[in-house]
Amino acid sequence: MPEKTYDHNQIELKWHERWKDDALYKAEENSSKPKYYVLEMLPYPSGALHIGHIRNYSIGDALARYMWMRGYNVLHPMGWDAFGLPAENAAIANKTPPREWTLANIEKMKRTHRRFAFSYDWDREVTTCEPEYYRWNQWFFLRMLEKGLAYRKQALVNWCRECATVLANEQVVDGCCWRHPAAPVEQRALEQWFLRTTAYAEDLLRDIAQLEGAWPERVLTMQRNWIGRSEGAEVDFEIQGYGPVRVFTTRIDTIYGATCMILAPEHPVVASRLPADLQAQAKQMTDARASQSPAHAEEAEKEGFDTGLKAVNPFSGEIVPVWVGNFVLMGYGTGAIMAVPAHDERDFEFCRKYGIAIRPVVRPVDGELADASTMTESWGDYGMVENSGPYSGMKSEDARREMALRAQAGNFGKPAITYRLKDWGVSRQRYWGTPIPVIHCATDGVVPVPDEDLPVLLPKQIQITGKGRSPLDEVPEFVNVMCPKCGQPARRETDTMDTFVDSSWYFYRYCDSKNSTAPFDTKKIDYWFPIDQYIGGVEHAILHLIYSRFWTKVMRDIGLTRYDEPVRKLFTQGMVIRNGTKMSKSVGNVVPADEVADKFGADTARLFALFAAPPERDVDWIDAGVEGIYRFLGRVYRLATRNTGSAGGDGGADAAVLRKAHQTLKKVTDDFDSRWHFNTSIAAMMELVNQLYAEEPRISAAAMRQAIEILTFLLAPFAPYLAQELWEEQGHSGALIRETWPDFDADLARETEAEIPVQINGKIRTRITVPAGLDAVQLQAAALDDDKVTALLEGRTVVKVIAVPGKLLNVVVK
RNA sequence: GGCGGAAUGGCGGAACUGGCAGACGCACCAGACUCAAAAUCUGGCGAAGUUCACUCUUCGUGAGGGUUCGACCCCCUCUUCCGCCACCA
Repeated sequence: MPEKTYDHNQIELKWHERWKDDALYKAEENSSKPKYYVLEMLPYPSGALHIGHIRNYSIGDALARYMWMRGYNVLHPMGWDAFGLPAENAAIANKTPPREWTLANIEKMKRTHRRFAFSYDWDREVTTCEPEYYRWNQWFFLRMLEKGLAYRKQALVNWCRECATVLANEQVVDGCCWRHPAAPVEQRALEQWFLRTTAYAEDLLRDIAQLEGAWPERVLTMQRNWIGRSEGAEVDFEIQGYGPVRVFTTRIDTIYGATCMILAPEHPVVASRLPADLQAQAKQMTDARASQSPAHAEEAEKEGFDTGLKAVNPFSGEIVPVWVGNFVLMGYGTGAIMAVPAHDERDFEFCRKYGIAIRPVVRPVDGELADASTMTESWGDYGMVENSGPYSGMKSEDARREMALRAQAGNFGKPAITYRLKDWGVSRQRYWGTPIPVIHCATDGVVPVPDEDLPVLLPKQIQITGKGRSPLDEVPEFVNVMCPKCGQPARRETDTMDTFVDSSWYFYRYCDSKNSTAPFDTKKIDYWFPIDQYIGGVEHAILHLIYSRFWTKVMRDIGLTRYDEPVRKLFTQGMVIRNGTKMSKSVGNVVPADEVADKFGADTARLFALFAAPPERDVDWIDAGVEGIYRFLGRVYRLATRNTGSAGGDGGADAAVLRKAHQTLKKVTDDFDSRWHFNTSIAAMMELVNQLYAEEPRISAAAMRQAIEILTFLLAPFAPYLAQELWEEQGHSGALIRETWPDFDADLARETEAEIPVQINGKIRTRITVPAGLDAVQLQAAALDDDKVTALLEGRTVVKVIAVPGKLLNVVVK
């Protein structure tokens, strides 16, 4: 009888068809099983499904299947990028209305996904472009508006002339548009909607403690730095003829050393008090900074000019000049600083360049105050405060506290905390995304759309104008509305929301996707949340993963959830690299998932994605390597299909083979339960198969059947189609995934003898074979009894013997 | 500049807690099967030296030092690469 060959297409399509209308492990409501919510965010916002996506799926998918077979009630929906961002990209590329494209895309996804992971059947209706989802995005927005967490203000935004749209900060790469590397991003002042993430800065920072140990330390560090808390004080300097101008400083203890005040070029004082030529100079600085590559910001020469204005130091009463400096940022603190050149590196550089006085006021605890005339650099450490009126002789730490309290008492300042984190600009002038649900009325101002009028949907027919305004502006039936308050003609807001809004709470909606009266039912959330395991690329560390934490806290505060944090454990997987660059649609180096799946099958694609490297590490995609996995699956298939009958070998190798099988089962189980180093799990399976091939004539039919059954289980999380096929070949009819993951048999897995290397002075000289399980004394005795060892020790004095049971033996001789 | 990660054969990687370096796979070489090729199966495969041969010896985990009976693993110094942040007062 000719041997069967592994035909991945036939097998995968067969089970694809059979599983079509059977959600194999759709999560069960009200299950008594322990629950497990595993979710993936896809690695790159880069368009259609590619091999990087497969890698992401493969991890979550294998884990979900494993947990399911371990008896958990598993919820494992699909990551958000697959629906959200590809629509954006395709809409840009194809210039077609996003909604239609997205729906078509979803149809396509459903087909492809079926091949990759049948678990994605869960709630396919949940998509971020669905009208119901818009409704609840808008509902959240209105709640935030009520609580003052959403607001509108004029702000400078990144603008790409080529795209004719505003860009998020993260879409600006080296000062240029991420899609147009040659097009410098411009700054434009536009009315923008913001969400007040800064209101939760303290919360976001504090609750990082809850994530400690369960999230990668790297991600937590990035979030801490991104939030960037600094403790200090605000102080008013009275500008003569203008009024008080507030500065933020972390070193109020050095205030007696402040020899000038420096304003950001965008500071309001500049526009309201300076002559036209100086305003022009300030404008130039702003422009220069806008066009300069952020990568070189620090190397930029410090520039500035004297405004001619004078300010009063509230502590010393000293009158100091007011300057404008290009290194002072309007977006941080108050946009104005007191310059203390003696104790701040940047101030030192600036003041020395422009000949502004330098005055040290802090000395090392056991040292002298520096001499201003000989200083070559600033001294930024804490020490003893000198020449500072009543504060002289205090430690810096004490002076900081005392002076901040003094400022508060005198009503010219206060202790203050500043965050680097900025409010989240959510406005987009785009033709997709959730419309922001407000109406602009000439008499009533900004009027929220009443809840009962939600959702506000995008118009179906949109002309892409490229004119630098939202295309929605050009659609009269969308824009022209009646004011809900006064009934007079009004204009609808045409900004749409950042798609990161969608991704901020989609995982809640997955738990209750058809709810039409609320974003979700809190009781259903209670069962599933927090997410047990979230898997995704590290590039989301300070974007999506901050936004979604923020959103969860807002929902908690409006009573929708009881959780501080949405995700219990986070795993960040490595990127897929090809030809030295990370795979991305914009670079055009993607390996399309469909191609790999067509040629080798989805099982092979997934297995290889996991085999190439441990999941947390970046992996270089080499096409040739896939064939090795394909060969392996073919070997498994042939071995299993030719060993289904009762004919078998003589059984001489049964014990060894069953031992190997159970050791492999233990190894794979351990990998799932701890490290997720699936590359070694798969290698172990290969070893088992290699041994089965080598010993085939000496394995009885029963032992072979047992070994192959174990192998089938081991493959189930990684290669579900093949595993199911083998399950059927073995005479079973049901779904393998519904079987229980087997326990390994410790007795069968135990080695009977061990080969122990014998070292002399740390160098391996020989090996001895001993019964397994000898303790140190027995091992030593066995070694010294060995002929070869005795020969090697001939004529030498044994100083010491180190015996490590089961590992090795080292004889130290003279 | 700050923080974090990494460096092992021709390649991806393994060695889990200080105990046999190179598992497993790719590539390559040889053999079997075949008219032939593909597929498949079997064997070899870090470097240098050595033996007719079974072998054996030395070197070897980015560089240099240290700790230890023993170091890819721990400590110190350095090099290179990658990621994120970066004039944050």
